[in-house]
Amino acid sequence: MDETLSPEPDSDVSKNLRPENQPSKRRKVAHEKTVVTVKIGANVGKLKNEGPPSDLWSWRKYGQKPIKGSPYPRGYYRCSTSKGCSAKKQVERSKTDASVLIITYTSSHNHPGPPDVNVISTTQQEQEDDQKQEQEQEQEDDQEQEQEQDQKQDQDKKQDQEQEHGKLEEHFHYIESPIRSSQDEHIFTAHDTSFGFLLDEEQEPLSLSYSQLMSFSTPKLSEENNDFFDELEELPTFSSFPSFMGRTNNLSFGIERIPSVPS
DNA sequence: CGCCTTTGACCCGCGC
DNA sequence: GCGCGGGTCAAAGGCG
Repeated sequence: MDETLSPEPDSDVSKNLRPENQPSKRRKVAHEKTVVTVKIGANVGKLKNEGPPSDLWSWRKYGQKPIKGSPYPRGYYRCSTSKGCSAKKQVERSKTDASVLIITYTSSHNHPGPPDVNVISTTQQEQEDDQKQEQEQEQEDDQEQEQEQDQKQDQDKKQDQEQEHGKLEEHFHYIESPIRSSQDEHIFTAHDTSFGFLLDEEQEPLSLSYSQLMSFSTPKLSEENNDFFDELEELPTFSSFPSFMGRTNNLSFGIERIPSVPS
């Protein structure tokens, strides 16, 4: 699996469109795919705008298409933080649960880390090292995660989960809405099997700090989020969301990272 | 001025 | 071979 970015035969590629550069990296992308399920404020009633957990990276929307079987369209975003970055993500709403956002990350960033990630800056080194010998320190990661949590008032709960998923937490953080008291609302369904696998493939230390990202949403993101929902679905109610986007204080959604290998 | 969003068209892979 | 669905590009417009 390596970086099979251009597995295409190239014949059809050079036929017409696609002037020169890698034309077809579109279909059959055999990269690692990370699916993040974001549960949006179920507790806040039915607010529909919680921000899609965009990392601190800047994402540029390059397309949107209606998906068969889903009343909501799917948005295609590309990382604009770095020019050569091939990181992409798809954001769509769950057809069954309008409160669930499904974000699929494809490829990884070619650049260091998001600009705002002050947290990462410190841990980044460790993380980098980590990926080399990951599987070794899971507890450390755990701790870091907690720190990142702006609203770690729920630590108790989180810890519990962490312990359960321990290893998984290594690279994937499941954030559960602290406010949400519905045990049934748990969103994360981790599959360690895939994780282990994915972990090995995953070379982006940043992915590690997903929770941080969530906590540190950039101003831009907020807009994106807002807009995103607005257009993604024309849900009636859309009053005004607190200010979770601006601050991230009210993060009230859970995210589930499900790395899936194309295999 | 630069960046991002929006929208339509185009292309590709897959299934029938 | 055709059609469907999905993914990407490019141009135009808008906003900060």
